[in-house]
Amino acid sequence: MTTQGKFTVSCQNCGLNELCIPHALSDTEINEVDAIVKRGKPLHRGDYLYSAGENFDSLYAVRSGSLKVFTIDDEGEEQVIGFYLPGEILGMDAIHSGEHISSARAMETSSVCEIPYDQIEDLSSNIRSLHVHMYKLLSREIRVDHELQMLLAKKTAEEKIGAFLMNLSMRYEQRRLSSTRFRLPMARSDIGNYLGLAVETVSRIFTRLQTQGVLKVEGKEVEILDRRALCDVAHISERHG
Amino acid sequence: MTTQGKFTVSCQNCGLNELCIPHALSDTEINEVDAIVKRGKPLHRGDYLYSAGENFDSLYAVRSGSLKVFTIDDEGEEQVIGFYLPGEILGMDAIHSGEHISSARAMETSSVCEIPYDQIEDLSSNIRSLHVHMYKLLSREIRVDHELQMLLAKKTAEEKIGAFLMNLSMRYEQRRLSSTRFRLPMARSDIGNYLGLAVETVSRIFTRLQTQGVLKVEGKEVEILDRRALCDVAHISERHG
DNA sequence: CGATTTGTTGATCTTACTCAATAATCGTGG
DNA sequence: CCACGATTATTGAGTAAGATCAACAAATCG
Repeated sequence: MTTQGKFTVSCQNCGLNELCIPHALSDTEINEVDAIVKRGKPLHRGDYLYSAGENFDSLYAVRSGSLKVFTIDDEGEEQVIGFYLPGEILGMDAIHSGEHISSARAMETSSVCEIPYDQIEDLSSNIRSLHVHMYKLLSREIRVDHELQMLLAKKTAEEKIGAFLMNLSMRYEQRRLSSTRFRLPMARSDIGNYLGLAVETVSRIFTRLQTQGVLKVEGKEVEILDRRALCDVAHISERHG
Repeated sequence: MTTQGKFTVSCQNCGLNELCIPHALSDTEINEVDAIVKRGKPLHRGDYLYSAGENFDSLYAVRSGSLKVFTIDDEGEEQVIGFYLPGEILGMDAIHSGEHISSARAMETSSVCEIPYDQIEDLSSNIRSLHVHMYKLLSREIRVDHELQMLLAKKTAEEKIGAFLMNLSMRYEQRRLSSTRFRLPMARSDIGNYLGLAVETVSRIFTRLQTQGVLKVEGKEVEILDRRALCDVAHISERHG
């Protein structure tokens, strides 16, 4: 196991960057964190990373690909809770009960790093900056969820889709990927489910935004042609990331 | 400053119970936590506990009354994010940035305990069980938010209101208050805002559920007459807490 | 390459929103 | 304590947005 240099290389787009780098751990501390991470768990489209009801052992950082997190409601219907992109961390909702309440599936070929939770607890007892950072990580998830709540409480379907696309755009931008051209890893039905809209409505709004020259949509490929207009549709201000 | 006995008395219905008791801290440790808590910050209806943009210094545990947390969106519209009842903890979304992104206002005469965050950080460096417990507390907020997302993605207004009422009912039950008769501390407009419904719709659904004999509604007083039926309306299974 | 899943488009119907009027409740000061 | 205005809640009528149903097109996969 090695130093910060190799660490950043080995997990460049991975949530571990967030877990470690921003808090300026010492090389020794980086190594300690590095040592507990299991690299490169590969997943194929449709594979479960974990399922509701299973014991919670680890957090996962997405390295590549993307996953959806969902629960099954009392009618047996899937309810999508969120989509996770490279660099984002899954599983934090399970810490409280020690049991997964949601399931996570890969939406495409993906790879994740596994971070055993008991070892995070141990390590963060000793490294103060790590447990302070863990608080921030958890807090950010809460914040992200609150932003999503605002999105879901939005009135029209157009607003929801607009805000959803802007949200994805900003997340890709943070990951140093194009914020104007990207691939939607999820099915239309997942988007609809997530936003509380019928699939047909999602499809129609995409078509409409394309007709208006706001977007270019080709299957799962999306290009934001007029960012300003998309913000207007979403009723959000241009600078929001 | 005293021992667990006094502690539980001084803050019986307060979030500090959650902060301390469940993890079986030693008396000495309880005292340490006890010492950093500022008791009884009183609030009148409409008072702000904190506002978006302010520096984040403390978490707050509701002792009595109730508060709403909300943001102002880019059109200047209030967007309600959540309602906080006695025993619940506010402010966790601000840890990440060190700045409040939402505002909190008392919906009625309320009192809260203030828990300075830097002292939590200090203390949880030394008391392992405290930082483990903080993870759980933050994780639970994430989980609660995910449950809310599911509620908001529900299709019909009736489902949303039904699930909302069941959610309140269960929260009151956890606080050893009646789960079938309680007072809605928030205005109809807040409920509508929170659930993404027009005020009129909220009102109509209440009336309809009353006509169907599911509820008895008298202004802000609500009685759940048929819990089973309300679960059906909400499309949730009877045991869900 | 055919079968199956996923996405688009159209027509119709339902739900919840909007606008408007009225009723009840709350808070304040006489 | 009651009267006042102001806010909050209810109810009704008309409308618009999105759901549903249904057919078809495109993409994906073995």
